[in-house]
Amino acid sequence: MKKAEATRLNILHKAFELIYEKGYQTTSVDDIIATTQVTKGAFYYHFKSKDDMGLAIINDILKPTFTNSFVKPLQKEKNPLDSIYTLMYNLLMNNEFLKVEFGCPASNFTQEMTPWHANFSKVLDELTNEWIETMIAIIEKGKKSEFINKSVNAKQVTMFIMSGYWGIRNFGKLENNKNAYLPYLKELKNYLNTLK
Amino acid sequence: MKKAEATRLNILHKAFELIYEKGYQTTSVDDIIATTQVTKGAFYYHFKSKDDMGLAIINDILKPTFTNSFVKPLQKEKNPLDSIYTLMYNLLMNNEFLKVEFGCPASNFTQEMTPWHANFSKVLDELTNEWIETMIAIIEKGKKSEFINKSVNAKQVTMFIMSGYWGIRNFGKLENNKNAYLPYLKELKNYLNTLK
DNA sequence: CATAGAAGATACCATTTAGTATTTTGCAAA
DNA sequence: TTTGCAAAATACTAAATGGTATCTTCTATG
Repeated sequence: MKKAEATRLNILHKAFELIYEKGYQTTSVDDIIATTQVTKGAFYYHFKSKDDMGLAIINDILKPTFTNSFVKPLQKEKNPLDSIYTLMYNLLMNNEFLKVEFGCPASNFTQEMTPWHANFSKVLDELTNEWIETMIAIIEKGKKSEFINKSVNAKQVTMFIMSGYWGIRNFGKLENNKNAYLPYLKELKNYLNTLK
Repeated sequence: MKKAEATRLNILHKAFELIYEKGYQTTSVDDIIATTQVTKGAFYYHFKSKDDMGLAIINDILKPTFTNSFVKPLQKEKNPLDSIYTLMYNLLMNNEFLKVEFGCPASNFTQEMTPWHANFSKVLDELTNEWIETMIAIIEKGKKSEFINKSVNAKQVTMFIMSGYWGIRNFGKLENNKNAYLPYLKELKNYLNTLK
């Protein structure tokens, strides 16, 4: 029971890497079993289909990672504006898991699978909503503790900020470098200051 | 020479629609010739390969449309802040060419083709840069004509705004409705007001 | 009208794809 | 040690893919 779980996770991790780099559709099951050194029999023993594995990647790999890297850091600092800026800075500049040339895995999946794969849309929506709700919550909290102006609309600000993150990832991917990240981050800081 | 050009454009337009909806990789040449009612011989008479056609779509269809819908409107009004907001509002809420559930074609192409198809990246980068440069220019102009605060950094603001647009498209796609567009647009207006 | 070349039609190919059927191995409990 | 099942290996299939070779039809110009 232990070894089997290991091969399953091995498949998921390696497949995630491949899909993050090349995309879901262009990563074939044959690609995956070639790089994992796992046979097709083993693959289809662990997963009913390619899509079944794709969903497992999101649920078992992406979701926990996302929670750790995107959601939890939001709750670390007292001033939510600091939390938000630090999060974005770290995600874009420091996170060694996320590569500039491959964009954001959650965003890539959304772009590629939505709107045609309803199951994928669903779990991706859950993923995203966790992030949204957390950011809304810390902004509301920040309004109460006077870090943020009472007139600020938390939902609006959240959507505005998160859109920016997803969008700037696209620029990084397109230009294959982090040059675009810097002006974005500077202006994000300016914008956050207007919320005080 | 006239009829041939018509079939060529017919292929490009229909293929663009299919790819905009389903993605490039999942749209097969067989799909395209089926919906265009054009035979494979005709298809490969006009295009060396599928990728050759893909590039033609960007250069001959997407680029002109993009210039008309994204770039030119930026130069219409005297106050660049008005131009920007009106552009975004129209792109998201009124443009009948862009469908919320399918996202932004330029963004979709970027996500799917970059970084593995260098030729695609190149033309998409040109496309994007035209938009960036134009927005920077009108902001600089706006600073001179006192519509915009002199302390504003045009490049920063441009990257910040455009990221937001690309990102919010992703939200619309994910949720398959325009609900997320409204808070985004409201906050965009707030943000633009801070640049005065 | 004649005809050359542009434009399009048809049938096919080699490869790749996701998925399956069948067999073999490993290992834990009786 | 035997047995039973979990896990993995092997060999295959049908369908779809991008692309090509060859043939036919249309059309502009002399």
